[in-house]
Amino acid sequence: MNTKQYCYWHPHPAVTTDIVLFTLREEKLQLLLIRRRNPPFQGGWALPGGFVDLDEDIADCAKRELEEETGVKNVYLEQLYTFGKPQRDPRERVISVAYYALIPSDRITLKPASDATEAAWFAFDELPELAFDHREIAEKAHERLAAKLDYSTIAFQFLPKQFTLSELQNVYETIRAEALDKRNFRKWILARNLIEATGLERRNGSHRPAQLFHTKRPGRVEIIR
Amino acid sequence: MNTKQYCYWHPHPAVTTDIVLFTLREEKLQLLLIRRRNPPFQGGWALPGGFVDLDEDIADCAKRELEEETGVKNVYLEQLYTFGKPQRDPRERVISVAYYALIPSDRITLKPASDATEAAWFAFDELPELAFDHREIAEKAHERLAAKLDYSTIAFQFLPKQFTLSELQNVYETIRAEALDKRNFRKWILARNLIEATGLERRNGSHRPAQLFHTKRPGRVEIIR
DNA sequence: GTTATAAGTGTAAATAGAACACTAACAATA
DNA sequence: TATTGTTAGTGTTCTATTTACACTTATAAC
Repeated sequence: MNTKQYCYWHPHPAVTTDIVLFTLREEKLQLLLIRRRNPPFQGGWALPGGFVDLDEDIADCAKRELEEETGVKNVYLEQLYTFGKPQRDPRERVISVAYYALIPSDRITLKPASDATEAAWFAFDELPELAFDHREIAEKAHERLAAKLDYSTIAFQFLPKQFTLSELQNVYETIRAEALDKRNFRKWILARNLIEATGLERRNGSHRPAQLFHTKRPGRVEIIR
Repeated sequence: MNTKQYCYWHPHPAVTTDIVLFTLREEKLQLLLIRRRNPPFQGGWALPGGFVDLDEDIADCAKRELEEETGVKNVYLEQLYTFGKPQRDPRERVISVAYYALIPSDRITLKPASDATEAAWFAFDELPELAFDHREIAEKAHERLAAKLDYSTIAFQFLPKQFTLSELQNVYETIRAEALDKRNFRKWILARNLIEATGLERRNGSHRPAQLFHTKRPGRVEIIR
């Protein structure tokens, strides 16, 4: 097939999704980048993503690209913003619907993707140079994430089904980059009535074991306040 | 020009913007609809909007379409969400980047647009049937708007440069569809340090005249709290 | 001057948020 | 088995914010 196949009366931009996949590793907020195998920015780091198929919902495209390029599936995914400056891609006009996704720290095993793309985690505050306007996208995702911590139950998306209060507090502290008072944090989160003790505890070292909690409505991200 | 001019190696969706233009009229939250002159949904009501030009920023497209179809310009405009279900337009795959816009009640004179499109204001809670998924878009815009009242200075975008505290309170009450206590509202807004009295007052009927206020940073929408 | 109408004003009680330091339980090891 | 190091766990006081609540003031119309 050697001719340009898809023709329209009016010019059409290309539409892609780009995904900012966050996790918490090594006490840091990290995000996943893939190494570009083709120009432009060949060899550089970029957000995972790709072109939207004609019969494919945009969110499905984001899920598919994420799985194809990183092996990651079943994560919390939310539309972030649509980036469409005319020159953001040097090849042609490309409008990108950006999503952000969160994955619990116990599921970050990257099965190298089917097409053997190189993928790696980077600390959010030590990102390398990124292709296209991907830094802007990553920053906007971080902003949204930090804001949503306050008024939604999004923090649980970073944790396994069962977690300790210290781990939960750590999610808030890491993303907001500030220390919180332990007693006040516990009072606050327990008053929200979102989590309950499982009765189990975790022995983790040479110190007092921690109670394990779980969310009352697992999997849901809800607006609180 | 009779042949399909724009050809690509891969299929491209069409990209449009749709704009939810809100105002307050007659004590109600209203939005602007235009009557469609072409199929599909010919003769039906729809949000203003149209196709993104290849060299045009998406927000610029929203501004242009709004002005072309309604004569309205220089309004507060914010990207809302991107809608792209594969079947949302029966003609071809169309991905729409939705915006919402706010216009003060003293500027809602609709100069009938250049292309003589019929446009009209409708109360948000008495909308007619809308074309495509435009009802979903309108509802999402209303949600965002109501949420932003709480934590931003967006309410001022509905008011003229000078306004009374009762008018400002009315913005909050109308959009949130609930009554607020007058004393508490005034305490709250004045404590935010966003507005100041101009020293002028408005005589408006057979009752005590109201002080006129203005915002300290006109034109800006800021996050407060 | 009486009336109708919207503007304007304060206080007390309840709730939420911030500051702050010690005890409890365990594992390792001396 | 006593000691040490480490993280988990817990209350109270003070301050700020939010809520509930009713009367007086200034004007225009009559």
